[in-house]
Amino acid sequence: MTSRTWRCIQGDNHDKHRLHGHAGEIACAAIRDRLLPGEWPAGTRLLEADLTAMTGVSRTSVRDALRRLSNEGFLDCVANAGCRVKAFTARDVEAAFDLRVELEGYAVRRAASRIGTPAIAALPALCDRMEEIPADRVGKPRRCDHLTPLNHSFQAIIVEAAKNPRLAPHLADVTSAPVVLRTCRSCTTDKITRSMCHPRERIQAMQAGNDDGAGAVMRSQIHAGYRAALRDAGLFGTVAEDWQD
Amino acid sequence: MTSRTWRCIQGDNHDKHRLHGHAGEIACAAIRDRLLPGEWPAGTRLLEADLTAMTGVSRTSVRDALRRLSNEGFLDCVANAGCRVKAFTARDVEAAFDLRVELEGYAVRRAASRIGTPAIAALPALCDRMEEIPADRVGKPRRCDHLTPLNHSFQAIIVEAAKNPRLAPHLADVTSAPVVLRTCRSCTTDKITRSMCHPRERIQAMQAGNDDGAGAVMRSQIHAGYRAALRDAGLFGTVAEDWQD
DNA sequence: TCCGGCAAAATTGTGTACAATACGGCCCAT
DNA sequence: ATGGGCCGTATTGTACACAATTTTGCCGGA
Repeated sequence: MTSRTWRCIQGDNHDKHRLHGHAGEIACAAIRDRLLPGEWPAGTRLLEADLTAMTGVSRTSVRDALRRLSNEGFLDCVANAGCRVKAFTARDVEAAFDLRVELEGYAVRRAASRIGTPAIAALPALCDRMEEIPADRVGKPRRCDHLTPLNHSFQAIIVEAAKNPRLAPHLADVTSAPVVLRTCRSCTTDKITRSMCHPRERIQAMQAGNDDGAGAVMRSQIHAGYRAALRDAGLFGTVAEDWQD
Repeated sequence: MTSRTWRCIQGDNHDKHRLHGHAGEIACAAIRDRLLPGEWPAGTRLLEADLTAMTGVSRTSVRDALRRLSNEGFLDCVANAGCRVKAFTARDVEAAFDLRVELEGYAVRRAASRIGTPAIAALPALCDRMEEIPADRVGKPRRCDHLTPLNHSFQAIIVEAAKNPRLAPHLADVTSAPVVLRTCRSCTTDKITRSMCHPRERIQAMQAGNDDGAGAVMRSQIHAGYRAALRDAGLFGTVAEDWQD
């Protein structure tokens, strides 16, 4: 998992919109690239000195990076006690998916009555390109690499159409790599992405202009994708509905 | 607006669960105490040197504080260009309220079928204490000071009962001071809090055990509170429903 | 053996000096 | 007069040294 891939999944990089410059970014990316594939088990304490040696930048920048990664949800940091790799329980992942259902449902519901003609026209083209991607083959990662950005564009159009400027950060948090990737490491994001797709139905629901209908479609899709992802990851014998208590 | 008040609104302080120690906190609190009452107009650039002089701590800690305040939503920071006081548009506030409706509705809906007997027993007591608070008087802030923590406890019980560990941060973001306080500065939080309250109905809805019912009650309450808050703040001639396009 | 305190080591927090970058004014050429 | 490039200043970014804190290991006494 490279830094490039991360940015592809996480969305457009707003690198320049954050405090601090180059070195902090480098350290951040370097540490993240080790975090994502799970090179450090959950709970591992990260020493600033080690990270300094590893990244080559000064401890100041390393600390900067640690704080960012903490905000991104990768780390648990406590004052005077350093940072540890965050441990995600099955419950955390489920909670994130559950919130995602709410937020994406909300997004589609709002988008359905607000999306403009040019935006809705762009969606079928994206579907075409998604469906053009060849079926399963031995080199699986290639398919994920192709599908993910398209699906991301699809999502971005819907979120944009929802016309709620605060929505995107919340969605990013709940679809973030710490939750999704670290849990489903083995299965890559391929299956999740694929099962989340089914974009034609969403378009139809939005074109119908029925808010609740569009939301319902989205909800059922996300739930289905959620169940598939958990099943593929081998996390649970049973699935989504069973965690409700 | 003191730092104490902020913490009371923002919830229990998780000071110790963040990176860095004392000085950063001091600077953070000092700057926040000037941000909240609006001493710096939106768009004002904050020079690290000035803040160092103001707070008495070193620039390192000031930078630490700036990053936190940026994460809390008070500032817009760009690399090599410093931090500016974030400007909130009416649309931002509306968007936050709209998301809040979703999230609190979700919270109550989930809490309705999961809340335990001890938790639900604590709610009427909180209502009693809220209603015991004397009616309007000249010293308005006193009433707000008394009501806010109670209402916060009420909310906390519901969020806790929702049993979604990722919910709280999202709610905190969307009810955060930058959005709510800075906009409704003149009216204090009193009116918002009061109009958000009506806790008895929520309890009844939850006791009935009907998920959708409880959610509906919450939604209508929040919408009512939203409209009242905007009206009181004098932000709009018209209200909530009108921003839907 | 076990517990508490003490001291040394390891680690994080803070302050300061220096480097890199961005901003603004000035001069000069056209 | 105006536009572009240059240089000085202001401001942020980085590194490092020192201080404070926590952790660890040890020792002595009960």
